[in-house]
Amino acid sequence: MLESLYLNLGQHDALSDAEKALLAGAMTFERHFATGQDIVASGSRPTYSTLILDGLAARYKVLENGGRQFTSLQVSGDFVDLHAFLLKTMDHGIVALSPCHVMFADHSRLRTITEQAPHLTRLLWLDTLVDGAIHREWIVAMGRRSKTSHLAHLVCELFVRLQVVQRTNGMSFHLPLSQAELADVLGLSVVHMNRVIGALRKVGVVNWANHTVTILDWHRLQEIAEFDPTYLSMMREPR
Amino acid sequence: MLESLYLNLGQHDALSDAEKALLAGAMTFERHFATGQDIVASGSRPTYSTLILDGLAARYKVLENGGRQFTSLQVSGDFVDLHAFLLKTMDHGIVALSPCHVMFADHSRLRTITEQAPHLTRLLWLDTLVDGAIHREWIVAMGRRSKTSHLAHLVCELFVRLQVVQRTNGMSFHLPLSQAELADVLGLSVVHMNRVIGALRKVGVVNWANHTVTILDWHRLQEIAEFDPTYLSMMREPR
DNA sequence: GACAGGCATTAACATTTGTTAGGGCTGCTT
DNA sequence: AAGCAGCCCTAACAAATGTTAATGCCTGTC
Repeated sequence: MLESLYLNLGQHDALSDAEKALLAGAMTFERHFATGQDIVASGSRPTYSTLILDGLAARYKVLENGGRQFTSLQVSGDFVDLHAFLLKTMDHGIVALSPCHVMFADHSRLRTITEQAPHLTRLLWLDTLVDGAIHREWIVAMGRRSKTSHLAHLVCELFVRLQVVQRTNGMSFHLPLSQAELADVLGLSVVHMNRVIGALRKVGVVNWANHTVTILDWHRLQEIAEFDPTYLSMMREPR
Repeated sequence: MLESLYLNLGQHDALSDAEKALLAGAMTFERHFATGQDIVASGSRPTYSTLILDGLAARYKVLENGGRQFTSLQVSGDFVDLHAFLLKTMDHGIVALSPCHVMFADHSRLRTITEQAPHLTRLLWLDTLVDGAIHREWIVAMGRRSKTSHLAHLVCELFVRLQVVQRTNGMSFHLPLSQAELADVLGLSVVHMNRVIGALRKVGVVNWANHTVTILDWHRLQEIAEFDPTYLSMMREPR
């Protein structure tokens, strides 16, 4: 059941059976969310952290003028709000972008892990650090990349992250995002988002239809994106 | 000597004398960096993490076309690369934006802290989580705020962060950033950065001259920025 | 089958942002 | 004093991006 979590955490360093058991022991109940439902509400103070067993979710903030910005996409095996374990108050919401099967890890049990399992604690900490590294890459993309490059970078990132948790199919993956939702990722208007997707299609490096992205030319896509996966810390080494 | 660190970490939860001693014990040597010098090089694998005792620094990435994007600003009391303790490889550089007095914390001693001091470990973890929260706020600002609002938000954030470590002077603080550097924060051209600063000045909520920012109307500045400091987790509570 | 709603797409036009080029000011060096 | 470099600021124009509106294509409902 927790396979995707083990794959995710285990990509950075070996995860022992005892550690897997500790993680499993921290889990309480599971739940399903429908597309569009809020998994965690902004301003709430959760007493558990939410793990995505399967599905796609996103962190977001809404501004007074109604504008919405996604600040991250969360895939299977991701803790969407592990940070709330210490931050306490959610300063953003989390919404399901596809049907999501999730499981809740009690904060009190996570705390016990920090008291008794230093290595596992470091791996959980690392998980939030990779989150931060992804945030930084998004900031760079928003600030200094062309929009086409930004989109290409997003495709690269998602492909690699989904591959780790075995949610790719050859060079394809499912991306159940409308263009309006994608616009809220890149910070664009819907119309311009459509232009940018069209531009990336035209280059011929991806096939994008029916919410399925197929990478036709990984090398060139990576070039357009200037994608260097270093920031995802996928190398397995002692942490 | 570590006063700014204690103020920074201590804003979220009480820091015991024993914990202060552990932090002090993790420190090795200190060093000064001149404005413009790299404190940590992109791609390096540091064996220590760098604490700013005094000064202003920034994380940045450079793209192939020469464009630079700052992904965060780091003030006194900040660990600029605590994440490298677990991420291992720096995927970005860190540059001094003013003369910086820094001190290095050995990774092996940080590791010992994670083995023996769970509460302090959580506070260090939290420090990196606040980093992430700031990143998310920057993403929102870049994607969905007007440029004036983005700049106003940055001023709010810096003021509050500097106040915590007692680097403000009434409603003023020193911001030794050229407009070109500021442009690399907001992701703008220098010319447009100049326009935006002009616009914010014109509104009359800040006085900005000689690298000193004075907030004339905190309430209205906060309104323009839609600034809600929740994300900085400044409430002191058990963590 | 008629219809409504959501989504992708395009066009025409408005606004924002970037580019290129200079001018003026300051502080430093020669 | 002359010259130079860095920085702030502005103008004129070019390119990117947003806004508004309309069209067509699905799909599910009645």
